[in-house]
Amino acid sequence: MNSKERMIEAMSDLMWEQGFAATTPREVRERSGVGQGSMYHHFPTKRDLGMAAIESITSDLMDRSVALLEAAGDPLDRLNNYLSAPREPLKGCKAGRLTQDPVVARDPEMLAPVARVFDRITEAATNTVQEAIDRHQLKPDLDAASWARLIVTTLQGGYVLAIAAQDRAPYDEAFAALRRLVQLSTTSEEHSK
Amino acid sequence: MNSKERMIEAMSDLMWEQGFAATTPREVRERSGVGQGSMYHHFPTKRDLGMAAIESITSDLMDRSVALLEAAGDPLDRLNNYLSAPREPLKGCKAGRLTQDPVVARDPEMLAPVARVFDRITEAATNTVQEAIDRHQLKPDLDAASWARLIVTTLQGGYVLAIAAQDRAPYDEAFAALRRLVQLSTTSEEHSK
DNA sequence: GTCTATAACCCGATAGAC
DNA sequence: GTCTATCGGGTTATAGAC
Repeated sequence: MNSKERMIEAMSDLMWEQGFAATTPREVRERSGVGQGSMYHHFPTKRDLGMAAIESITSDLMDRSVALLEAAGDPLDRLNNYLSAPREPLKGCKAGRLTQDPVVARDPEMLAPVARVFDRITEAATNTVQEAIDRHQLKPDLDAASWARLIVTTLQGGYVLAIAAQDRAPYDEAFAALRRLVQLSTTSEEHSK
Repeated sequence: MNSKERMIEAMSDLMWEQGFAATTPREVRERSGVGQGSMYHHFPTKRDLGMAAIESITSDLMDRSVALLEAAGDPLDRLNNYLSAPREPLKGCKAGRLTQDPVVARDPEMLAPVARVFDRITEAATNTVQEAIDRHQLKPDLDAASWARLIVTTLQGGYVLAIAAQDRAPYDEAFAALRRLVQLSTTSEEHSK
C-alpha cells in the first residue's frame, strides 16, 4: 500500500473514531507513517484528504450493503440478512457520524457522498421489500418505501442510543422490534413454509 | 439574565450548532458578551461550562418530552402528540448530537445526562404505550418497550437522514411510516370511535 | 516524492490589577 | 465579578533542499 492509500485509510479510521474536524493532519501522519511533505504533496489541504476518505468510506459501505440487499435468492431472507449483519453499535456508523461533524455538515460537497449512500441503501431496501410484497410474502399494509425508511432510521438511531448508553442493548432491542414487525406483516402462507 | 446564565445559553446553542469539541471559549464569550476573566471565574475549565450546558440541554428536553407523553388524557392521543411534536430535523437533536462529539463521547460524566434523557423518554413512551395496550386501544402484538425503542430510534435516525439529505423529507417519511404502523396495530374497536 | 524547518494563527488556561 | 495581558503549545499550511 502506497503513501496515498495509507493516508486515506488512516484518515478514514480517525474519522470513524473522532470525526473529521477533530482529526489533525499530525494524527494522520503519525498513524500512516507518512511525512509532512508527502502529505501536502498528495493532498494540498486537509479537506482534500477528507474528501478522499469520505469517498472511500461511503463507497465501501454502499457496496457491502447493496450486495446483501440485492443478492440472489429470497427477498425476505435478504432483508433479514441485512438487518442481522454484524455491526459495531458502540463505534457508530462511519457515514452517519459525518452528518454530525461541524465541518462536514456545513460543506455540501463533503455531505453529498453521505447523502448518496443513504439514498442508495434506501433504494435497495425498497426494491427488496417490494419484491417480497410482489411475491405475497409481506402484506401490502405498509408500502416498500416506508419500510425502507424505517429500517435505515432504526439503524442510525440505534447507533445513537447505543453510544449514549455505552451499551449495545438499545440497538439490539430496536432491531428485534423491527424484525418482529416484519414478521407480523409476513403472510401466514409464508409463515407455514 | 446574569453572566453565568448567558454563558450556559451561548454554549448550549453552540453545542447544538457545532458540538462541544468544535466550540471555543472565544465563541462563547463573543456570543454571550462575557469577558475572559468572568468566564474562567464562573467555570474553571471549558469542560465545566460544557457540563453545565449539557445538564441544561438534557433537563429541558426531558421535561418537554415527558410532559407530552405523561400528560392527562387518552394515551394514544398523547403518543401521537409526541410523534407529531414540532421539531427541526435539519438542526438535529440537541442531545443526540452529543453522542457523536469526539470529546463528549469519550467522557463518561458528560455522556451520562445524555443517556439519562433517552432512558427517561423511553420509559415514558413505554408507559404510554402500555396504557394504550391495557385499554385495548393497541394490539398486544408488539410489547410496549419495543414500541418505545422504535419510536426513539426513528426520531434519532430521522435527524441523521435529514441532515445528510439537507431535506426534512426522510424524517417526515420515517414518522409517517411509524404512525401508519401504530394505526395498523390499533384495535378496530378504537378505529370506529 | 519525501524530508526538515518554519510561518502565522488560534487554542485552553493563567496572572494579577481593579 | 470583571478586566487586559500573556503563556505554552498545537493547528493548518508553506518553503525549499534533496
